[in-house]
Amino acid sequence: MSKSRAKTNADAALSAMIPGIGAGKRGEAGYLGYLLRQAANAQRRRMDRALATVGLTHPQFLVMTMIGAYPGCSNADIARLAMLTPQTVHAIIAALRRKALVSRQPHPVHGRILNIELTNPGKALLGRGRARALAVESDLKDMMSDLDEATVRRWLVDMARAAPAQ
Amino acid sequence: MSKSRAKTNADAALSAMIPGIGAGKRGEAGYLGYLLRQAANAQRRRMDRALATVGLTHPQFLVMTMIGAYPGCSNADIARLAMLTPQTVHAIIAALRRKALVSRQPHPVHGRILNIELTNPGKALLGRGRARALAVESDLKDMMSDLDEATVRRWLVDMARAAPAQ
DNA sequence: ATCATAATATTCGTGTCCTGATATTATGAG
DNA sequence: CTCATAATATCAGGACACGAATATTATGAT
Repeated sequence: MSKSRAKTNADAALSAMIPGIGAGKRGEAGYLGYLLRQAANAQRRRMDRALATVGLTHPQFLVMTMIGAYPGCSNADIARLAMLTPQTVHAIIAALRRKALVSRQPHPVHGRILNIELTNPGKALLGRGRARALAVESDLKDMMSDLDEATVRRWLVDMARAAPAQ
Repeated sequence: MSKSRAKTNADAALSAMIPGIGAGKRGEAGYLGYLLRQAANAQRRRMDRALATVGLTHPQFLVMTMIGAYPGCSNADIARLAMLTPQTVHAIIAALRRKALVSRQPHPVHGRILNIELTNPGKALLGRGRARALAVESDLKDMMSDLDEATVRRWLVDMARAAPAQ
C-alpha cells in the first residue's frame, strides 16, 4: 500500500491514507521513540541478512564479539555489556555451545562463575562475521556528514544512559 | 561489574576492564550499529515498563495505535506500518483478540481481507496507554536541543529508508 | 561462626520476530 | 474465459527477550 506498489490493491481509499517510510508520522515529524524503533529495526534486519551468510544471528554475533573482546568473561558480564538479561544470554550461549563455537570452564577461585571463551572454530567464524558487519557499518557512516555523526553519537549514548537499571 | 556496584565482585581484575554504558566502545567511539541497538534497547525497556502498568506490551501498544489511526486496516497494512512481517503481526493480533481489545470483520468487497478495529474496551485501554507513552516521549525531547533533534530525526528516517525490502 | 544480603547460573512461561511454506482470493494479460 | 501473478491470511519451527522463581555460592556485618 505504500504508493510504490499500489498495483494490486484491495482498498485504494484506505491504502492511500497510509504513509510510506518517509511520510507523515513515519517521517521526521513522527514520535522520536517510533522513529528510533523503525531505524533500529532496519539495522537489525540488515545485520541479520549479512550474518546469515556465515550462519550466525546478530545476537549470536554480538555475544561472540563480547567474548572475543573479554575472554573468560561470565554470562552475567555479557548480559551487562549487551544490555540483555542473564536469561537471554543464557539462551544465546546455549545455542553457541551447541555449535561448539564457545566453551566454558569453572572459575579457578569462585565456585559459581563459569568462564566463557571462544573455541578455535568460534574465532574463525567470528572473523568472517566481523568482515560482514564492518561492511554494514561502513555503509552507515557514508550516509551522513562528520558533523551530524558527532551529534547522532552523542544522542545515542544519552539515550542508552537514560535506561532504567536492570 | 560496572564500577558503580563493585561491592560483591567475583573477579575485579577482569571486571575493571569491562566498560560501563558511556565508556569505551559503549560510548561515542563505538560502532554506530551497536550504539543504535543499545539506544533502541533502552527505549524498548522504558516503554515496556511504562505500558506494563496498563497490561500491554509495547508491540501491542504499537499495533493498537495503528488500528486506532487507520480503523478497518488489514493485517498486512499493519505489518507495513510497524515494519514487521505479517506473521509477527498475526501473533500480536491474536493476543489482542484474546484480550477482546480488537475485533475483525470480513472486508465488504474483498473476500480475503479481514478489517480490524478497536473494541470499546480497546479504545479505553489505548487511551490510558497513550498517556504513559507520551510521558516517555516527552522525556526524550527534553534530553536534547531543537537543533540536534532535527539532525537526529533526519538520520533516523534515513536509516529506516535504507532498509532492505521486506 | 552465623546470618542476612547479593551475585551467579538456571528453568519456566509468555510474547515477540523471523524464514519458509501453504491455501485462498484478486487482478491483469492473453 | 484462462492462466500467471500477486496479495492476503495462516501454520510450523526456531531464536530471541522478558519477568518470575529456584538453587547455589560469596561476601559483609554482627
